[in-house]
Amino acid sequence: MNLTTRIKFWLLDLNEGMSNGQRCIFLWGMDTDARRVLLLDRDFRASFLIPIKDRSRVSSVLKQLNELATKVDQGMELSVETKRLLGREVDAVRIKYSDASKAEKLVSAAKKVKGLGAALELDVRPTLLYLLETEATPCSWHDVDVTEAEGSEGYMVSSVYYAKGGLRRSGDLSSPPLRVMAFYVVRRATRGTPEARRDPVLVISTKSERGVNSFITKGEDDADVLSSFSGLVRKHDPDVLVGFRGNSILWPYLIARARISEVSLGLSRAMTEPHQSAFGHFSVTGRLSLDLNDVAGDIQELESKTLEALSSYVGASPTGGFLPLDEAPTPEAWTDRAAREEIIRASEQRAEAAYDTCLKSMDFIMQLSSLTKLPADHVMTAAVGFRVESYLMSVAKTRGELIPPREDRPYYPYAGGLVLSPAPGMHEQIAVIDFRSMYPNIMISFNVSPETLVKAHARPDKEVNTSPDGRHQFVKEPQGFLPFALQGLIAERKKTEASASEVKSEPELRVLQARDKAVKVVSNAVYGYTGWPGARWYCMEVAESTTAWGRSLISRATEMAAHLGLDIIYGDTDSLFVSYDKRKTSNLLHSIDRELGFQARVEKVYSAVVFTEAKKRYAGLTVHGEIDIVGLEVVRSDWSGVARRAQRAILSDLLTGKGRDAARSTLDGIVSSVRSGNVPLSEFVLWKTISRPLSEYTVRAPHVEAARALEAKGWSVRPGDKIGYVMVTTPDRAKSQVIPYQLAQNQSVDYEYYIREQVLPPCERILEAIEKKRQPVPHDAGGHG
DNA sequence: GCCTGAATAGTACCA
DNA sequence: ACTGGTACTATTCAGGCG
Repeated sequence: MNLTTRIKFWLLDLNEGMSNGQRCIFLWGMDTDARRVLLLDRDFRASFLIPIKDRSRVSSVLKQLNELATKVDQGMELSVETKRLLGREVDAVRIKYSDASKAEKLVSAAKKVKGLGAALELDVRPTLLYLLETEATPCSWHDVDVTEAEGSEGYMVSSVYYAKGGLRRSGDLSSPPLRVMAFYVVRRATRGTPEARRDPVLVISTKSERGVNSFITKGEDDADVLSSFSGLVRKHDPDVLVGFRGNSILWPYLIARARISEVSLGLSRAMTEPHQSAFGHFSVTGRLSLDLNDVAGDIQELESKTLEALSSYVGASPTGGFLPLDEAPTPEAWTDRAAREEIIRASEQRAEAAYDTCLKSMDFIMQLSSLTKLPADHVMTAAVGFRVESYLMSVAKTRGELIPPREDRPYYPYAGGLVLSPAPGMHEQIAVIDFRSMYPNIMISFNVSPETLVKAHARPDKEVNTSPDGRHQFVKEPQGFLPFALQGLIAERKKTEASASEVKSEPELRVLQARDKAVKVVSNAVYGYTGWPGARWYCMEVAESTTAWGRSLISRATEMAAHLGLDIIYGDTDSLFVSYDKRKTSNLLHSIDRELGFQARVEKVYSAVVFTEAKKRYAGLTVHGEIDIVGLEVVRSDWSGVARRAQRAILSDLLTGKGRDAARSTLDGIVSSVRSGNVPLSEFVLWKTISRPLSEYTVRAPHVEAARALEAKGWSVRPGDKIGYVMVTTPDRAKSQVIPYQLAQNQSVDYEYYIREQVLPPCERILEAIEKKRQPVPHDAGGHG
């Protein structure tokens, strides 16, 4: 007897697969008793849609299509649905097909039928379509009716069920207690970068709730280590398997080694090996495979995208700091017993740090996943544009909108935000005023969307908003798709903020904050998304008009500030730096609200702020005593440590009122310390990213030369790698020379180069700006003659 | 062939 | 692999000079 029961189900991972000869969607997750369960949804059939051009010919078109399509795929099914495509109501044929190989043939068949448009939604992956077309949502709770699925063995779950009648999402944002396992891998490097064909894995360290473990290779053969690791994963059965650079380096390496050693890495819940998915990342069926490198890549403030930096950023680094570790030690280092012990201990530290970091990152990952419907293991790998797009696709589905196809398009440049030239020098008591969520609010207020755009030469019979540059018009009604989606996000934020105010527990609050952050990330990226030629909802006019309204808002706010008698020091896109006068700034905010219909606020107040001639660069001392440094060399990772330290020191002197003489002497002190050799090598290293294969560079840039030198020594340099290099003196002293920092140990640093090209220029720019800004001279100068 | 200024390449930043 | 605006250095190039 097969009884239907209702369960609560939290979705962790999903894939397409075959069960008992039937294609179905595999939904891996948990129930409320924290039992790991697998749901099989046999009711979903992949399909695509074709719009019918002439609504009066629906039945004849359908008849013709039916005839042709049946010949191609006996199992196909046709139906007609009314949808919207970029604002227009259309009838579309839905074609459910029996298997993927038939889809293309059905498209060709449909092409022979007159009156049909181009096929849509074939370019969306079936598992994502499943999520978009049903309420099933990753990292979310659902109610679902199930029956036991008998004869479904071989999966590492407590129960396998058939889902009946689909999943119904419940609003609960919480997550079940997930088991996490972190792993860290040390590989040998005979020379430079490890090569899977030659260099075995030396150590795999793991950390789970059951503690720390290391598997250690003896000799050349890492087969035992690989299979023990695999076995431990199955034994501990984690929901989350987390590493650092797993997608780009570790999984390919482990898989290659497993192949060489002829062992199985069948560590998934279906006993299969990790496999590379369409997004280029590695999936482990039934588990959530995470790469903290993607998490690091998402954090702007992180200058060095390493596990060590990330874990210290989130507050998960070991007490006492990390033991140093060469990720790929040489055979000699590995042979030394003491060195080996330290490598193992350092590797375990990193597994533990990855574990803690993962726990601290999970809330955000899960909220972003449930918001965008991208499975949690895809969502961090996916670029911003794809997160926005996935969210928009899910909104489109709930609104009955067809998903526009991805297209190849030409690129049209357009104007962006307005940046005002700063007043150089030091200013006191400056307020930074900014518009709240400027671009999203512009798009909502002026109904800016691809389908509300009035096409060129069309004569609208409705009221329109005309962009301030006069180039485009948007109808005021009905509400466009993007404004609708953005308003949904803003409503979501309001809801989250409201619940946060009445929340009792710390974990609950963390979840809400993570939700808020996820919503913010997506809503802030919608404007940029519309200007991306790869976007399904690309619309240059939308992007161009949004920035035009932005420029208009900021210039009008500038005029209003001037009218109120405020000094305008600087402004960039959605911010204005004005002299801080409590009453006048408050007036300004009210005028902006009343006259422009937008909200602005005083974001912060600087008791002192320094500008050079340059835009986008300044340093300020907040009224709370913190120093902000924006854009200047101090915050640029491609400047040497000494240069940055020197600039920071003089800025600190100036902002805290020590005066320029003190700043000059600080600078002199640093210059002499360089000459006297009292500065460590690490402060001379210049770091730059290699952005493309070395052969594609057209000029002999220093970091490229350094990268080439590394490559000659056996390192493999790939796009995205940061190269550190040092300028050293050559024997003939005529010119300085570039040396990769790994090879610079016993070289003589070219101190004069660093003083001349690194330390002095950024500091001089600041000092000059301060000194040039003459105080009003009492008598003649500055007068009108 | 050497010097110089302008143009270009390349990177990382701000919003 | 979301956008445009910006600063900055080093290299490369074009042209003057002699």
